[in-house]
Amino acid sequence: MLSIGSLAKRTGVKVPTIRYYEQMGLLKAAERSEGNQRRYERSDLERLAFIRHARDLGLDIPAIRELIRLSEHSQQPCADADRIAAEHLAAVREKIARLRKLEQELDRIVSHCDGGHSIEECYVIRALSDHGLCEGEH
Amino acid sequence: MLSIGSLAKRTGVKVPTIRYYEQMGLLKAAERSEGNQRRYERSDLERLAFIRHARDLGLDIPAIRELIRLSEHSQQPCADADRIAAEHLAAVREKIARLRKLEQELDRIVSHCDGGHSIEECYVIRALSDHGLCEGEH
DNA sequence: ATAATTCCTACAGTCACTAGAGCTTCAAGA
DNA sequence: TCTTGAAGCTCTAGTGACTGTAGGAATTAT
Repeated sequence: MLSIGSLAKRTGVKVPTIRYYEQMGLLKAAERSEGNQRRYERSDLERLAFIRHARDLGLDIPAIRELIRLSEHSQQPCADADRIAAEHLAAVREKIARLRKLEQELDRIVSHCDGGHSIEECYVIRALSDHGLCEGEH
Repeated sequence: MLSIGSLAKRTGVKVPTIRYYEQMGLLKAAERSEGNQRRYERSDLERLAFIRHARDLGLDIPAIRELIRLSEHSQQPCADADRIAAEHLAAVREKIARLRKLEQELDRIVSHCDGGHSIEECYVIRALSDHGLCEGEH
């Protein structure tokens, strides 16, 4: 049986975050010691590792909740789990695409300006003031 | 003189967002009509366009506040404005790099699984349960 | 004149935590 | 056994950049 602190150390998830996951229904309410402190077992450690891994991949809490639900029905088809992951992948790709446009635009603005002149002539400021100086839309 | 609604329409910034920018000190407190409604002039429209453009490029509010401050000292050198933009560009690039790693990992997980089998065998679920199945670190 | 629209302030909610206050329990050394 | 310090508990508020709502006042259109 692990205390919340040891569970935190072993998984790299901070103590308040573990309590938060319990509150959000990702971890089932832990058993308690006589003095009302949480006590965890191996299965909790595995589930927390699952959650952390999913969060590291950027999945949000409702998605993780759903994945946990699915993982408990081992005989069901896995199409739903697939769909969640695929949708998230698509969202990540969209974010990348948007950021790449930003990167281009910022790069263009920054490299027009070498910091050696006055604000009045500064391309950074001028580009922000005047959308017409932009190349793409954003 | 524009009402807050017309200013919103012309700039594409929502009415509550305009009030929020005023609260955050990006827009100076607007003049008021007899009945206490905000009235804007051309210069406010330009500043709001500046703010919106900067937000579209992903700059946060403190950065925008600083840029506005700088833009009001037209004789100062523009090194600070440059630095803000360059730092932001670097942050954007970092975000892209992180997302690309995620994309790779998610792609690998998703393409291992065609949705045609049971949860028990599902690569999505298994990959989340077992970090050992990952290629890179994240 | 009246009805429809827009405006006002102030406050709650979003997401995934994080930090703090004020108190209790636990583990280890003397 | 006692003490002390670390770790635990609950509850609340704060983060960033808005968005939404409630309840009421002002403005605009018919």
